Amino acid sequence: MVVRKRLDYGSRGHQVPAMPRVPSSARGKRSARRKKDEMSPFDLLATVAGTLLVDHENSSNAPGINAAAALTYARKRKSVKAEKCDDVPPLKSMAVENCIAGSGGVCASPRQPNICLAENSSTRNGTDPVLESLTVKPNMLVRDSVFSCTKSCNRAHGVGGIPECGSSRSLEATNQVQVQRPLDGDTTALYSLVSSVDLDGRPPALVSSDSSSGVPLCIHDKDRNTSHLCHAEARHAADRDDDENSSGCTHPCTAGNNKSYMPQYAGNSRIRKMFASKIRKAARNKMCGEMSNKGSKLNLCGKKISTTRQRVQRAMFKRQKPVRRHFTPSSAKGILTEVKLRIKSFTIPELFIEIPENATVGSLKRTVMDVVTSIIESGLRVGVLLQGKSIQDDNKTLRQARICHGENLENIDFTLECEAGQNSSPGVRIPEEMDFHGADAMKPLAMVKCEEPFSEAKAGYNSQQRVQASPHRVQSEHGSVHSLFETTAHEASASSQAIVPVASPSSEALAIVPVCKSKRPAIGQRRIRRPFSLPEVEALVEAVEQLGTGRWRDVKMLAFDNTDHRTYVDLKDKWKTLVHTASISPQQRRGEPVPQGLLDRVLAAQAYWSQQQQQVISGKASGQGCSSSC
DNA sequence: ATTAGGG
DNA sequence: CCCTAAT
Repeated sequence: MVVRKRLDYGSRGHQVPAMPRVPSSARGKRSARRKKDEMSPFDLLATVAGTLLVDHENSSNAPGINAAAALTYARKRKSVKAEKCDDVPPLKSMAVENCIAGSGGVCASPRQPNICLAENSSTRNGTDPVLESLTVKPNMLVRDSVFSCTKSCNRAHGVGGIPECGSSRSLEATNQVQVQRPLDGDTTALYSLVSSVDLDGRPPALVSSDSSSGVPLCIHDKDRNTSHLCHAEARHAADRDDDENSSGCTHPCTAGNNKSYMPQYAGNSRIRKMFASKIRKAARNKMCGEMSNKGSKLNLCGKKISTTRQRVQRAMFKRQKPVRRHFTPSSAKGILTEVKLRIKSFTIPELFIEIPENATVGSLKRTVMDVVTSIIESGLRVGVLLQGKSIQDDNKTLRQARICHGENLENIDFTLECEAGQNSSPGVRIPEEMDFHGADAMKPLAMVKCEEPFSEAKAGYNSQQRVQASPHRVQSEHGSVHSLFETTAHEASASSQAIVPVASPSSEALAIVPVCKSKRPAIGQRRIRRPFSLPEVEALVEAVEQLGTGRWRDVKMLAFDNTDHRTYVDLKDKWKTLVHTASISPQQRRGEPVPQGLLDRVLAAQAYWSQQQQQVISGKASGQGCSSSC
């Protein structure tokens, strides 16, 4: 085995590790990631070449657009752009294109359905080229989020559908977005525009550096997927190189790690694990504000390219002189109105979160964040208020609604409400367990349970106990969002209600709510971080002193036998961090300080046992049995 | 199921 | 803590 390992290293031209310390399972410790990296250039080339060939022969629409196709797309971009400038494609085909791209793997944005829908609705309402360009562009990159979209795709200007951004005010600061719309656009179209602006102010990302390519990009910072989408996507994505950071569709719908929003994958656990992993990673990535199409094979270092893209994007916008035209005399249709996007109210359904008392505030916050994010991502309904009055008729033109130049432009407000499982965005919904009773005006009350297996046994260093809030628990197979009940009728009007605080469940509510009380952790849910207490560390050190490193199961049985939440892997990990902690300066240490004496013991034990292991290995290697060490 | 090690 | 390869 050692020989083989050496051969491996030799073939790579690496040095044989000086210390063959690791006993049995240190063999081929190539991580999958590493392997992938090694393979990917060839893989990539092959794929690109193949796709290019195919693409040349079949230049129509290739449904299974993959990264290579995207490259092709990018390479053709110029001509595409020219095409668009010279010849505005029919709205329908644009929409189709977008949708195809959306399902093809380049863009897995769960937003796509919305976009397609919006396009359909706009189709229904007429074929205003301006409208088209506005709705079709899900990928406007509006850095710093506020923009004044001027009319694009204007042949006379040769802008070719590139939205332009003039303003640089921040949405966070002003909560306003100015949108120029043709006066004839109806409110539905307006909605679609509004919905393309991310709540956090970040716009959907852009796929290529040229926004006119029309290839949408993943909206990556939020995984707004649904199981529908995921399933649909899975078919196309099946042969994709499943990079861990791949596009949204491989990130299942839930935001973060809340099991409540896990899709019900009944399949094998490995798949579930993969999804769970991706969810978590997506959640992490999300926090970094990643917006790039990491699903692309071409994107080998997503983050960098992502930022590069943003830079390119910004530069692009910079380059283009903002054109703000409030009035176009040529045709009535082209008259634009500038709508100030001011969110008057933003309501989120009331939530119940059940969480163990010993969970950290941080985890509570994360949970709330996840839930809220999920709900938001499941769809927002935009309401338009004109002088405080809600405009219900989506088919009215802005002019008919008197949202036009010189009229009510200052008096228009928007409201955002969660869609609450309505058919807002196809495929986006809150988990199956959610059974909304209310009519569409009703907000669901989600009961979210943040639970984890909990048995603080004899180790009992901390005295937390499990929260058993509800005496009305009902077993349920699935995750944790279990049910809803009707909320009180919700005021969607001009009440400038902020985010509804997480409330605690009322008893009658609980009576209705079946809550899962499962001992095993929900798939995809990260365990609550529970730092080792000092007594735990002492117990661990003592056990390792006795048993050595490498017998973690025994260590577990010796010292943590009754502590379910500490697995032997945890113990091993803790030991690892202890060793690390002991080897760094006290100033660099974080967390609850471990007495130096204990750390000294850690180092001593570590040194001792690693020496033992070495001896065992060298004994084996020299074929001397255990004579030396016995 | 365990162990080791990377992230 | 998580994930995974190799036992």
